[in-house]
Amino acid sequence: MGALTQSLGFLIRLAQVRLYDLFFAGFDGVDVKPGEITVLWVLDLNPGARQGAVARELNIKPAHMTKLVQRLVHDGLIARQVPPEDRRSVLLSLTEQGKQRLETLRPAFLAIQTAESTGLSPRETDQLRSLIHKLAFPKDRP
Amino acid sequence: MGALTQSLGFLIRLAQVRLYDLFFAGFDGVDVKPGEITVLWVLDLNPGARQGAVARELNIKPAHMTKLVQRLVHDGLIARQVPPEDRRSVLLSLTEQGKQRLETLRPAFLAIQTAESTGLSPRETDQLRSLIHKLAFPKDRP
DNA sequence: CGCGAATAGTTTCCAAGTAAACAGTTATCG
DNA sequence: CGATAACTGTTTACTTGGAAACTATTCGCG
Repeated sequence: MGALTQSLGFLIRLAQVRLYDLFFAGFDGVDVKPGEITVLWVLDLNPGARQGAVARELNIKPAHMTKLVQRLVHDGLIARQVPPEDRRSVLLSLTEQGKQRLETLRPAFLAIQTAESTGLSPRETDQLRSLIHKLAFPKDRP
Repeated sequence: MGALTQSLGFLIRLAQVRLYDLFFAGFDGVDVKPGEITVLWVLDLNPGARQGAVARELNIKPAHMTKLVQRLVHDGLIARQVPPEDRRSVLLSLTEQGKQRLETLRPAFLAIQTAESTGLSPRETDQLRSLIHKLAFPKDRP
């Protein structure tokens, strides 16, 4: 296919499709989406984080983040809180149910990480992570 | 962010967003989409290819391919032809206008390929391509 | 103070992409 | 031959994700 198979953009897209399939295969039957679990994951590590900060961290656009949060709140997994010191912002945290949910999902999520590197040696996996990182943040300041 | 930043799926997503931005920056002003130019590219190399074959090659799902083809036909860039020997299938080829369009876009498209590897040495770029390929096709038969 | 600029999140509207059901055509096999 | 299965692409209805315009709040600076 000529220059196409050399195109990082094209290759990344192919890889992304595969990893996406892996994700859903790993959560067979369970109704989770990548965006949801990553938000739960981040909130577990950073309780009370601001909605915008979480969105930036995960590269989720504000408009989409609003919807994601609405769904998670509706499902009872996270709670919103508007702090008095800045009433524009929204702080997010896991509910008890959200924590339980995350613990239920964690093993499968970690298993997926492992499955992702099938066919790659541990050394190659590290290399790949490092190179993708360079690709995503070319001028990252240390 | 814990295991998240180690997740290939997450990293790939970040990289994909950056390359997507690069793509549109490279075609500043021009109204092209990645799917469109890749189809034109493939049809230039394989005139008269079957619609389904092109879709498989580019990892585009049939339903989406139908829309893509409809738009490209509507724009006068490609032509559909139903061969008598298998009237279920559709053969695609570039129109003159499509060829011209591709030639107009080609320089910018190639420039984007170059820009993608900013921050990576040629050696690293090759390595990355190879590793992503392994990631996307873990059990690729030779 | 108070008014314009910046910030945080939301709403509205739209594009990309998919799954599932569908229609038409060809292959298969008794 | 004729019924059934398999294949090719399309349609419909939906989900994901985003850009742009909007609301509410806070900041900055005279």
